Amino acid sequence: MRYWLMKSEPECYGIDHLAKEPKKITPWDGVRNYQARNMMRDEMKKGDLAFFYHSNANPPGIAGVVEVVKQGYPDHTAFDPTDEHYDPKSDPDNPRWFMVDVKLKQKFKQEISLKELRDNPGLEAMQLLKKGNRLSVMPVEKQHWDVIMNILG
DNA sequence: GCCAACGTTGGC
DNA sequence: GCCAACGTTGGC
Repeated sequence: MRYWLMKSEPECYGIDHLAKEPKKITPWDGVRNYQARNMMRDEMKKGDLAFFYHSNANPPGIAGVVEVVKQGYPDHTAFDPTDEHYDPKSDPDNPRWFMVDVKLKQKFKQEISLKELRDNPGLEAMQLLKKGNRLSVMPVEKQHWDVIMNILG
C-alpha cells in the first residue's frame, strides 16, 4: 500500500465537488504530464491512499484523503475534441493519457495549509515542499503521511 | 500580476 | 542531440 498526493484547483474541482458526486467517486482526468501519467498508469494501486491537495487556492493546502478505487485506465477525455483536455495525439488504440478513479475517504474539518506543512518539523524532505515542485501527482512517504495525519490530532 | 522553475516544441 | 523560445504551474 502506497501513499500519494494529488493536486487540483478548488475553483476547477475541489474536495466539495467530490463530496457531491453520487458515490463520492471521480475519475482523475485531464492530467497531461508524463511523470504524473506514469504514476497513475503504472504505480497507483487499488487501496492506495492520497491527499487531496488544493493548489492555486487561498491558502493552498491539504483538504482531505481519497482512496484509489480503480487502477490506471485510458483517459477518454483526450479523445473528445470538445473537451478542454483534448489531445489529438492520443490514439484510442494506443492511449497516451491515463487516469485512476478516487473515492473520498475523509474531508478534513480544517485544511492543513501549505504554511503549516512548512512549519511542521519532520516534513522538510517532502517532495511537495521542495522548490520548483510542479507535479500534480506525487508519492508521499509513509513517515510523512503519518506526521501529517497526526497534525489533525 | 509577478516570477521562478519546469516541461514542451521545433529549427538546426 | 542541442538549445532558444514559448507555455504552464503555482506560490506569493
